[in-house]
Amino acid sequence: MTNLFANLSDKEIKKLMQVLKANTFTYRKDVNILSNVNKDDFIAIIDSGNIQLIYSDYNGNKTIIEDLSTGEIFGSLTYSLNNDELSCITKEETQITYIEYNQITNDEIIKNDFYIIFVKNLIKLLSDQLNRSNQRIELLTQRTTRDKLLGYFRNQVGSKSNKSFTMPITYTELASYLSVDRSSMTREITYLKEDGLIKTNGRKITLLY
Amino acid sequence: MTNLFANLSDKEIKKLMQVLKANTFTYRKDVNILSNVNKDDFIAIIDSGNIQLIYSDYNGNKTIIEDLSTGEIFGSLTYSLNNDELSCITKEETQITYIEYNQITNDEIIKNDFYIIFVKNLIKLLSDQLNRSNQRIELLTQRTTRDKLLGYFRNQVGSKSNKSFTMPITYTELASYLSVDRSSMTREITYLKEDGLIKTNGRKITLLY
DNA sequence: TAACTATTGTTGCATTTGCAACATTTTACA
DNA sequence: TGTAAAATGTTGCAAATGCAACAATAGTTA
Repeated sequence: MTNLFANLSDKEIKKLMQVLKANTFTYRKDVNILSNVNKDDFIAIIDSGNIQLIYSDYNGNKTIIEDLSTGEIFGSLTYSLNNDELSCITKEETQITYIEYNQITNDEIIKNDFYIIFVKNLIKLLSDQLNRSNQRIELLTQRTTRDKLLGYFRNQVGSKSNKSFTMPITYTELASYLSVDRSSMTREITYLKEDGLIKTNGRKITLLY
Repeated sequence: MTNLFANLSDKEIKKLMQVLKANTFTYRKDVNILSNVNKDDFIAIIDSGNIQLIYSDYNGNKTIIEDLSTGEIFGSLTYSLNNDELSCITKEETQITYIEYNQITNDEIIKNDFYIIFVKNLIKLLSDQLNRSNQRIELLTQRTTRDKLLGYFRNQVGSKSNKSFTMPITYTELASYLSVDRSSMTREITYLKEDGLIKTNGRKITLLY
């Protein structure tokens, strides 16, 4: 896992947090944290716990945009939050550290020689998020539910030789991630099995081709 | 437009390019440039011209992932290029500068006081790309062609009071961007007009609600 | 452990959409 | 400027999908 504080000592992290004027808050489960946050440019780092960014469209349909856990970041750097349709819900007790965007290049911080490590970590995190978003776009642009599913399965299997993996999310969440109707998706999975393309055992899936 | 070299003088840019060991190439129109590039971690900056990142899926369907022009960046930082299904086509004569990812934090560069500006520009560019990708995901997760179109139209109108805008791309490209069949999209636009939700004049569109 | 909640599975049906196959108009460029 | 290429518009039809309304499990928590 990439982490904003990777390759930094505890001492350096402490110094960094101080210079960045970072604030840390702890939230209970099932809290909408964005309602409490001013929506200026900020970076939020998940110190521990798990949150979901949820988009509610004009029709009230909800889509999970991102499921984020320890070490990952969100905020205006990653998502335009200036729209009321976005909420951010804690899925368990979660600790979050906020940094104002402008602070990441303040006069004091750049005097520290470990600053370069911090910058590199931040760039890597943004890059990882971007790669994830783009990978999801690849799936969402598939024309059929079948192709979305197979694309997702192939991504999960990657270059593994056994062509087998266990889904890290529920089928319900997968339907949301691929933006298809859950029952239609289940139907399509049945067809995939009938056609001998996959084999499933609960959330364990094996590609047969 | 954000630019990797914004707020830097020509002299500083020159120095930066040198320290970053940047390489510049010029390509003719309609060239697949990724075929020439080693696929290690790099950042490509479009100095001038216009390129499209095109994804070809298992079935041979092509999707325009990104349409990039002067000042914008691409590369492994923004997109996993280690897959053969992605091509990068110049849409006109295009000049591109390549920087190896590891060079952006090399020992020499960090001695320059303008380095911080460069870093901030890079972070801003990545952030902008990420916001664009996430905005597209919002549209792609809409269930119907109608909702995708209205979402796109609303994004374009933004907070403008006259609720009117001229499409920056063709209808054909819009269909690709929203990942819907072009003819079905045209049909839906007709319905939108019949229902009195929009008015069109060529690529000029006005929201009527 | 009982009770509740979330997840998964199934199916009929109406609607939306992709696809194919055109005609027409606009744009690019030799 | 003439011609080829690209973009736009239209329509019938088959297929895919969303939606609704369930039943059956699995998982969670008081």
